[in-house]
Amino acid sequence: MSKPEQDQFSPRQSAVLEEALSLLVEGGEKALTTAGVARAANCSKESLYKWFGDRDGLLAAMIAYQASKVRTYEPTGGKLTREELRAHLLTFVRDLVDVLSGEVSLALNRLSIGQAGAGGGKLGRLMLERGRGPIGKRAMALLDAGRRSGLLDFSDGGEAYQTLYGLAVSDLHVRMLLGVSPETARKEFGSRAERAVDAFLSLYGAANKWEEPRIRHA
Amino acid sequence: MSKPEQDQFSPRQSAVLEEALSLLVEGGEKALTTAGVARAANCSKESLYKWFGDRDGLLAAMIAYQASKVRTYEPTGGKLTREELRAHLLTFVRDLVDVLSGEVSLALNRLSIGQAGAGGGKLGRLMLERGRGPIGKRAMALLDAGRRSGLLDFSDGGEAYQTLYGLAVSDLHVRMLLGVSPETARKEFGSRAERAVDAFLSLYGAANKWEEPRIRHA
DNA sequence: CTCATTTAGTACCGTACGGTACGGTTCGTT
DNA sequence: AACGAACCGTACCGTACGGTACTAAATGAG
Repeated sequence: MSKPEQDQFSPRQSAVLEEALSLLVEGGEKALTTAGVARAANCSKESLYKWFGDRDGLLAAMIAYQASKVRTYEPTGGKLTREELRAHLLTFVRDLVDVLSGEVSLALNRLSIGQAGAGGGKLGRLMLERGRGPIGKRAMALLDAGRRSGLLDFSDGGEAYQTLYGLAVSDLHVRMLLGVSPETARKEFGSRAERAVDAFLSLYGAANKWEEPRIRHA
Repeated sequence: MSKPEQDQFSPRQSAVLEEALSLLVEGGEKALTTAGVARAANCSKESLYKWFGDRDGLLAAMIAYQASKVRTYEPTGGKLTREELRAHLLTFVRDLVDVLSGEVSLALNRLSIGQAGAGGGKLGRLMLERGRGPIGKRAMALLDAGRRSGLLDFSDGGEAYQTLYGLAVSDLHVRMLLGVSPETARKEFGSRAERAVDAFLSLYGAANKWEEPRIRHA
């Protein structure tokens, strides 16, 4: 395609965006002033406006820049064994949790959500397209591979994905967005990744391939 | 206790808070100016500051006021039949979804999340205590009743509740917070309430009481 | 009727931020 | 060496908001 995707931002601009992300993480939106970004990044406000148009352009650029850093590597091509599928699901859940509990992700989500109520919610849409989109696609591909390998049984991949997501994340994302410390949340997460995958397989595993029909309760 | 809980706000103050909530819903946080609230509610800024201290106090009062409106009725006392438990779970899930997709709830969550990054996250804590707390307690009581009636099998009620919540809500709450229209989301929700309850019962139903060990996939 | 309290309405102040303009400097090109 | 582009630093402007002070009207008590 004609989108190089790498030189969307020059190195200088990337450094500025990185600095802006730092400011956002540690101070929230109200700390993200144009003057503050310029000072922190050792650049001039004039350059900011030349590069990003206005403040909203800067915010959008921050989201696009952060999204460009996550690589959406395709995990599976051929057939899967039972153990491979389970391992891949576990990896996906853990990666998902790592991303969601990341401070940059939380800060950007807070930013987008905070201004979603007002004008249009442009940032929210960006966040959904650039953030959730790729992650969902990756998961759907994995689930589809599981089905093609005869290990999973579902008709609507989106529905299955939502179930997996819900089992893995539950309300912890919103609670973190509301201020629950990521450490506390991560502790809860850790013990839940395996249970989520087990529960998902219990719900969507092809009947004859998974001999344990329900998860164990200690 | 010495907290009447009803006269926490005078009728006049309640009317003002109602007006403030309207402003917040339709314009987001940036539309919620002290002058705007005073104008919309036909009161003076001075009264606002006298009643609520400062702007943050007003925001906190809005959350407390909205929380005071949800009644946390105790649904069950005695033993439950299988059908009753399922019906109660379905009702809980539908109520939960209605609350989460309500415009006032979304606006208040956006407000709390938007300022959670910055100073302290006082509003976020309020939101967690006053909003999630009662709902979770109600669900836990229901789940416990189900267990006492021999219909559910779990050791950690919180864990079971999180599973139910995740199955019911998945990522739709965050997506609505990011700007997905509540109508679109509610359409997804409707078809998911029953699947969520079925999946939950499939996971946590006492083995000998629920003859269908796994949900059906059309 | 009179006085006291409360509150609406308004005017005002200080500040902080978004956005712009300008002088000075660095760096690459010819 | 001379020129020009890009850019940094800063100063500046307009505005909008949070918060306060003051006046006038309304309401209620004695």
